Amino acid sequence: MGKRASRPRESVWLSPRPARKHRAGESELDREKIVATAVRVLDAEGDAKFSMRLLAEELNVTPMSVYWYVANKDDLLELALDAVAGEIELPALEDGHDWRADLRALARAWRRTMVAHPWAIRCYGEYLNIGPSSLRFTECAQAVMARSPLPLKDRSAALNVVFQYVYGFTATESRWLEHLAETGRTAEEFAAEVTGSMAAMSSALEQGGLLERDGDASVEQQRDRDFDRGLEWLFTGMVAG
Amino acid sequence: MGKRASRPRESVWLSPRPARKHRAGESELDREKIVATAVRVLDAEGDAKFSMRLLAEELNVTPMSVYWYVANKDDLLELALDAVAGEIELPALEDGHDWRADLRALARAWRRTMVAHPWAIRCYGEYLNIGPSSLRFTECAQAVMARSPLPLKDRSAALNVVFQYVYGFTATESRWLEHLAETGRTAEEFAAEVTGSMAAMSSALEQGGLLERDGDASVEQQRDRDFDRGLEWLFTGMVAG
DNA sequence: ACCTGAACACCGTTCAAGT
DNA sequence: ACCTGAACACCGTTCAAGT
Repeated sequence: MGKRASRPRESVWLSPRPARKHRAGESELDREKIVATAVRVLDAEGDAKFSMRLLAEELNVTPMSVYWYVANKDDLLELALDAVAGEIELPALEDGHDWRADLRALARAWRRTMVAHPWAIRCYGEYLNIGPSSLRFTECAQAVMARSPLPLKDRSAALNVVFQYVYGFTATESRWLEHLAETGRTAEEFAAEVTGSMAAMSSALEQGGLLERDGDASVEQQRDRDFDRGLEWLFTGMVAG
Repeated sequence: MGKRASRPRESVWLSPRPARKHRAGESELDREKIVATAVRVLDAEGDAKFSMRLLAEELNVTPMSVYWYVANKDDLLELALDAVAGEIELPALEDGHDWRADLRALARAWRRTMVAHPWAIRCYGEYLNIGPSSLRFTECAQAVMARSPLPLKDRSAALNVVFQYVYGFTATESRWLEHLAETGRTAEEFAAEVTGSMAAMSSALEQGGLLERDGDASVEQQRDRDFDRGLEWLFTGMVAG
């Protein structure tokens, strides 16, 4: 994530500064353009390489120009995170739909977007996620839960549990994918290497069958199935009590 | 997490370098002491403030001395992570115990250790976690799963789902706690502030009851209950199919 | 109002040199 | 074998100055 302030800070959303704007044509820069470019650079280079200086270069501007529109790097990342949260496709929520189907759709859409922007999952863990697009997502999730059989006071906790799972799953998955992209290995190669070295270090794990995989499906298909299965388990557990 | 290599690297555990050692008395430094001090500094200062230079200072040594024993900062953090993984209390696994009770104990112990070292949860997301202490933990988890009614080929996926949930829960919790510690606020104050500003930005969330909390219990008790509840849901879902 | 340049206080790490 | 010092190539950000 590069270097950032190590002292406590408030979320951009909690102590908002005015997003300075230009009259049209007066200037090249504004906050919107900066955030959009930040997302592009983060996607292309990853958050490890991302820096205010690199961003400024991409904007054809001095590093310090950016600071006129954004207080610091943390604020910028919070804004970038909310920008990608805006990309999450929300389900339609028509009457008659099963709430579980909608919640599953919501979880899948969230995962899809996060996997598409692997840096975003790290931001998600770091910041509060209460920007407008994140709230829009939460509102939708709440609307879904309103159709669940859960008592009102439990819905919030239930929703948290579901998305804690989704977050944990997706964070793990994203790192894995990033690592594959960096090293140019296939998922199968890397999985073989890791399980191989685990087996070498622990014969118990080798014998226990924990390192074996279902050979029929691709790693990707396997992962999709595992993701859905965890969701279903939570859903059935939730309604069971 | 400070600055680290932005190029692909191999885990310390996958391409291990010899941990250089001293004959007794010849020198002050060795890898073990470095890792132990790193954990102490990380605990005290947090991972944002942690640096090779600060660590060296704590060891009364030049920054570059450390590099004789450890290839780079990433390797050191991987070693530090495995060191705290060694602190996790594993359940006894006596015959007759319910596998769910043991798995719950394992999950709670994991959470306890991670909350005690908030920087560790970030490392956990970043690295492979296949050091000796992590493997010891995984072996124990596998032994627990061996007593579950799940078919052998599903145990690995089930275990992953459980710990993806535990990871997501604990990561969220740790950030929250860190933020409280940094700002000196109580959990109640901060919760009120966040939900207040969410309500201000979204009347839908305010009306939907998603922002309300159970007033009876402390935030801490509430969180423990929520953690356990998610676990139980997964367990019942798992056995149900 | 908006942008720049120089500077400050940091990083992780390389490399040649010391003992 | 072990440790140091100087240096390199970076950071985020401040601040005074320009237009």
